[in-house]
Amino acid sequence: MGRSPCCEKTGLKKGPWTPEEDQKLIDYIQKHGYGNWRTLPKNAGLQRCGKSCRLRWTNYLRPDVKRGRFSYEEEETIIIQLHSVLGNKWSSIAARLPGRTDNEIKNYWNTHIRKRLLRMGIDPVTHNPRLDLLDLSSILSSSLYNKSQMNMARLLGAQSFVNPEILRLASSLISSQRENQNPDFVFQDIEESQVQNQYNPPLMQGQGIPPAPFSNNEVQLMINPNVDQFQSNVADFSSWQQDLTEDYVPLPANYNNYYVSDPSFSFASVLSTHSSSPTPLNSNSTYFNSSSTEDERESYSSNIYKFDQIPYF
DNA sequence: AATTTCCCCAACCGCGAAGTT
DNA sequence: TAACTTCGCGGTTGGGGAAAT
Repeated sequence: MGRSPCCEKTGLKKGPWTPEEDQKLIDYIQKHGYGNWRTLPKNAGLQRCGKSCRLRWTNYLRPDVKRGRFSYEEEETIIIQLHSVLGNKWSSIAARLPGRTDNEIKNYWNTHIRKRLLRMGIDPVTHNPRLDLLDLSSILSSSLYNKSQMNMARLLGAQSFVNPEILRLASSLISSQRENQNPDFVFQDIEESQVQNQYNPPLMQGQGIPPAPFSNNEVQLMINPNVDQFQSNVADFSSWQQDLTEDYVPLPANYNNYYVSDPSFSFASVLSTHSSSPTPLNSNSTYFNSSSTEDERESYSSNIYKFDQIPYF
């Protein structure tokens, strides 16, 4: 296919738009619409290429463009529901966020959300946890290293720490212990629950790890015959999880519910290299935690953005 | 107060898809 | 159906303001 330049390169203005240019464009479109972007600038008396005019209109001048900070619900929708499913399909995401443009969402993602996810050790592309993305220096310099019961050397040296399956079982045990202690902790302490769950990878169809069919004792025996030592490791591990993110702005609570499609906790992907697979489009990776209540969903997920209505491409 | 560095975001660029001739 | 045109998307850039030195 031949490709023509979008406009004559000579004599056309580039760069920021002036208020006069904006007004010309608005006036013209209000009178005539924007049927043909190529001829529009000439007809409107603008020394701009059609592409520039279209961009200016769609991203800035359009009357339904909502400006200003992204709301909590909008951010939540972008992070949890749309980007994890659609990936960098900014226009598709924008189509589901009334008043927001693809450019605006893209910018917001790249300047705010993406950085935050990276700091939290979450791959912004796959939404999977990645140990190699964690800011280890900040972790090590944080107070946890000095104050906590965590013994990094012991953890790193522990056999269980390099075996994803064992890790999953250990994590499962942590989860079950917590739940037994306080079944409603999700509602009582959102941040804690976020820390608890935020490293959960999305559960993909066909790659989900079945819940551990082992008792706590069996798990402990598999990991370490020294039960006390194991429990200590688990406690350290748990506190580490919590401390990791205490300096960061928490993600919306839904983020965790969203990922915790399986209550058996998995750290496997934290320690493994990141998945190079593209952003999952599998609907199974997107459903809400079945254990979350309707109230919870109502609280943190706007009904405006019904997730199950998103078409897949 | 001056300079440098960092960060944000509006705008540009290149490409592919879709439409038209 | 090939050639051409137009549109729209996603990645990237760079100007300018804010923060740091």
